[in-house]
Amino acid sequence: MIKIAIFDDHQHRREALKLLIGLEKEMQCVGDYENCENVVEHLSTNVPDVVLMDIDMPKVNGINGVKLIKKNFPHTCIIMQTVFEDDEKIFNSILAGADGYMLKKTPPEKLIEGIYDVMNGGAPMTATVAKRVLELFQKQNFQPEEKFDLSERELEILRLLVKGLSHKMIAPELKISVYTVNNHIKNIYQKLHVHSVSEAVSTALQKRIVK
Amino acid sequence: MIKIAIFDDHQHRREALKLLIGLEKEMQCVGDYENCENVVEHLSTNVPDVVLMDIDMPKVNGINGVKLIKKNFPHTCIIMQTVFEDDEKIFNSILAGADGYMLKKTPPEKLIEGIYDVMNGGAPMTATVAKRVLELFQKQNFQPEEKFDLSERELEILRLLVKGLSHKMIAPELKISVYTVNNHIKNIYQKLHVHSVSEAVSTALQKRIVK
DNA sequence: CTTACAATAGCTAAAACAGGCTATTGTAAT
DNA sequence: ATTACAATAGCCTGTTTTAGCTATTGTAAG
Repeated sequence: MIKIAIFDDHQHRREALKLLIGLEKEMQCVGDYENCENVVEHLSTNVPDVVLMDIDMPKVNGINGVKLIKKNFPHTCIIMQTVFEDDEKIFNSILAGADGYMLKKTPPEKLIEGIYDVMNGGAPMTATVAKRVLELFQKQNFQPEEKFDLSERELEILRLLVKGLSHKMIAPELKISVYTVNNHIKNIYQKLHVHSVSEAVSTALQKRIVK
Repeated sequence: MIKIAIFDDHQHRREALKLLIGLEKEMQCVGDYENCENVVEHLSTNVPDVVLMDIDMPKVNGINGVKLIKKNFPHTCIIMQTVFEDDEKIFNSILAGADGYMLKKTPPEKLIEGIYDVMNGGAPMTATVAKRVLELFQKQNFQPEEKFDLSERELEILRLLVKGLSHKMIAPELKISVYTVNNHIKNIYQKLHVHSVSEAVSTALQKRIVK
């Protein structure tokens, strides 16, 4: 029996969801609430397996609700529900620990399917939401194919600079004189179009030249 | 009419997919290939709207296939197909520009649904794959709640350091003396447990103290 | 009204760095 | 064999940065 709790500020929708869940033999609704005030107390008497969480609720919104639930009941799965696909909300929901994200216009049978999905360790997502996630992901990991043409030695030194080593510390590390280190660093500056270690480190990290 | 091309090294599966697509009135198969050699030539005569792409194929694999297709036919949507959910492959597929990711065991009607989804700008994903994506995303954006307790002024200066400004350049920027700048920087060093601008920049970026 | 503490501001000496030089080595093209 | 070029290696000097001081301001607690 899958125990489900509902959070939504519209009573009408709560009733509809309860009805829908009631139709499933394997599911039961163990609570419905109009916002996330006192979430933890509400849920602790009968911890649900799945929470259907509206994002836009007064007082404590759904995203904070997710944080609270995940902190106190880490095994409870949470499916976010919202009217629009909004990058900001999707992003924050995922970071808060949401396990699924479905638009409210999703047909009832899909929602039920989604509940079974989370119970099986999946993350049901409306395709348009998933698209946003992929785009965010791509954007975050995009690396401009900029060719800085650093030599192997220069890369090695750049990595040490990023680790926080000074000229003086790098020299013994690579068993060369600080003069040579200095020279490599100068060449790095030219290639990265910078004029200091800190700029080089900043560029190296931001352009993902080193991790 | 949705034009679909199939890439899969198993003839049996290609035939099955062709049959499936043939059953849909709105879809037609415009080509099926056992690997991604000469993808561009193959597709250029009759550019498909959707590509069903097996990941594991000999010679040119699916991920490189995606890159080639996206480069040459950016409007063609690609749904990846694979037997296992494997983080590495999911990650690389997304970066290559895949628009969907469905396990091969997905029932036929779901696959057809997925094709309609991509055509509508969505990203159909098997729930277990979506779960992996969410987890990757969370991991990447996780920020250790480390409290460095930098003052507003210190944060301001740290941001300028990350932008590559030196002590000397920061002073006029904030209309204070370089002595003061130096002092703030010293305090930043203490709080971040570092001893140079470059280390501070490195820490600031890696611990996401500034973006 | 003190007291305590953090943020802000300033000075100086010693250490580290940036940038202008030259030299050697290896490799590829003429 | 010669030339060209890039990577590597080294040296020197003027400037910047680091870190050890002190001082002022604002604010919260006793």
